[in-house]
Amino acid sequence: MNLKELSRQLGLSQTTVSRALNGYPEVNETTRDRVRQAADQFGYRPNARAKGLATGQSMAIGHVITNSTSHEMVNPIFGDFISGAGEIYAKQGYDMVLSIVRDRDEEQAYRELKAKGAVDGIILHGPCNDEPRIGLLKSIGMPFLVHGRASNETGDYAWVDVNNRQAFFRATAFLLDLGHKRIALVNGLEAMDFAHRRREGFEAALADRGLVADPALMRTGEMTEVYGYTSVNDLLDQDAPPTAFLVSSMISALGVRRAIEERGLKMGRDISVITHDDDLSYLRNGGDVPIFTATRSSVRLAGQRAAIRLLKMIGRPDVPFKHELLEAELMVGQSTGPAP
Amino acid sequence: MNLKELSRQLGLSQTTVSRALNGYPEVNETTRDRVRQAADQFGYRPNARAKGLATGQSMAIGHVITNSTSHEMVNPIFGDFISGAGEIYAKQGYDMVLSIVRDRDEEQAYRELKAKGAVDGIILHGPCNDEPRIGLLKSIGMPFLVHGRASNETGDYAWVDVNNRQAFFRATAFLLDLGHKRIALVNGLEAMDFAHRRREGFEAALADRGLVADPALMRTGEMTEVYGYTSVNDLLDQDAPPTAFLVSSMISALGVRRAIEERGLKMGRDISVITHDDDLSYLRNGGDVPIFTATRSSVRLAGQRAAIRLLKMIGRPDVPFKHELLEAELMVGQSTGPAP
DNA sequence: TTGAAAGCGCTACCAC
DNA sequence: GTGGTAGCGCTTTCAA
Repeated sequence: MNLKELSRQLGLSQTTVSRALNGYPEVNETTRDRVRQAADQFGYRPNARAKGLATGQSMAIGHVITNSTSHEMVNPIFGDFISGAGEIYAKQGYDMVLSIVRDRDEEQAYRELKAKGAVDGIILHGPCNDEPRIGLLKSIGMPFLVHGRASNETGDYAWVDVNNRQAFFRATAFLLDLGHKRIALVNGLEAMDFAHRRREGFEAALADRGLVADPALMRTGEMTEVYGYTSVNDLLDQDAPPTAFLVSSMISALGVRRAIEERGLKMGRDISVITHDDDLSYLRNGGDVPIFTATRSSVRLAGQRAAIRLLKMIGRPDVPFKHELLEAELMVGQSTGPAP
Repeated sequence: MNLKELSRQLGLSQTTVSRALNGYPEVNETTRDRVRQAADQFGYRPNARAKGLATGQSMAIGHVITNSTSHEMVNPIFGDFISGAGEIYAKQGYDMVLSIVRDRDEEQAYRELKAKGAVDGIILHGPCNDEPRIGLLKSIGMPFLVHGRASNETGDYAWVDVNNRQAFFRATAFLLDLGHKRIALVNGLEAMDFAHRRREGFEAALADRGLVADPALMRTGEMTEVYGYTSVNDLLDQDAPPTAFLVSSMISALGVRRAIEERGLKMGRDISVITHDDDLSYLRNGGDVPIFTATRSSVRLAGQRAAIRLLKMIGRPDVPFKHELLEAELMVGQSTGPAP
């Protein structure tokens, strides 16, 4: 069923039917009701491509996530973020188009998305400290919002992030309070902004007590299960092994715990482990407030906020936003000059 | 830059330029080269909406994933599957549109995708034993492929799955070989087909040795971290607690391990744990062949296969497919009658 | 308050 | 081998 047919059924012009359905004020309310009812009955939906062609909008938002050649797995955190964003898009009648591209094809992917007119805006995932994509998106005139921040970017851009620095500061402080002296950091790739911030939080907490981070206790790498496993084994084989671990991702944490178990060490007695995106920290704290971590739930919330902001940027009406728990962990900002 | 401009620059008609770019044979090769070069130079990309409107194709595949109201997190396995599929789409010039819908809105979502003409085909995720969506998609004439299977579906449909039953059969058999008598199954929701199959594999391995599964040792639920945590605590508080756990998801496994750790039990001595989608099983087995599990890597492979098959179904040319490890874990099929 | 018609950017048919 | 043009389904002037 298309507009032509529908309007013929109704004995009206396409113009009137279109106007009725799109809420234009000049349509007689009686007519509008008739049209709406018929549209409902026939299950009429405007063809997205035709509508897009006529309006110049695609009613879609792109999410581009990179997939390095060395490590093809997708960080589960993207799933949570995207789930939050998707909910908002659905409510607003937007589609989400997901591009999964090799890092070397990334610039090309953005240009194509723009030239093809496939999306009205983009969410940029996984920013590095130096983030060339920000300049690129600006130069091609594609509205965008960054999931995370780019520390070395001096220009102006919108972002939504979880508070990585504070989370790692608090987690480290907690371990220090427990009496740990040798704390290991099993971090993500520190060229990535989030990992960089986590490290800063870690170091700041140590500095607060007059301590200096020991490079021998810090690992950085793609956050796979295998990486967690081998990191722990390396770290524990050292002369002065750590007594606690701060782990950047629940996937690595699987490997971390496995390695610890295999050595017959007992958590909480021989060794402490805190994982960044770990929903159990709620459970142990009465179920409402996060202790140290930016959990999966707060990432989902970040996705919602990001979607709302981007839709606003491209001129969509306000979406009512329900404030939930965890908001405190979330940061929303507009950066001019180096990211805060 | 659009076709009109480009053709004017070249002093050719839109027709010729279009034909040159789309590989039609009747174009002079010299002309074609000129056109290609100019298109390259100006960064010309045909507008996707206009092209779609003219051809009736959207050059996009939809992935619909449901998001139950109780449990908003996205299973990381979707990310891996989607990453594999996305790679294929990109190569073939297809976009992926991702719909995240509440279960009760699902039928509506499919109808809309069809009516709007947003996608040329759909990947159906997370099928239940009784899967009404299969009938729905057939009735609205939307090409689709199922990621998984629907045991109670008697009609004909294409699917790609990992071998859940065999994986759980082998894992159970292994635990029995180790001498375990009381093995717990921490499974997903058994209305879901994958969980149903996993349970069947579990029970079949027991039956093979003349044993019967003890209902008191089986748990079923949404695979969250908290679920794993509470399940283990419940199970271990019983009079005759299990000595081994078979866990359906690495997310639940995080909770499972945490609970075990907290009780001061030692893995491998007091208790054994096998997790379904656990990439470390490679590491321990020389890095090439999966022991028991359908790992994240094989799920990624499944995504590739699914994309290829669906594209074929909607009449796209063959994609060269590189056979990799793990293929043995993968099942590809066309079901007529109850799923095998 | 309604309708006719142009036009969004492309493909594909038909003529040359 | 190349070009003119109708038409995909919608929105949006402009006219009535």
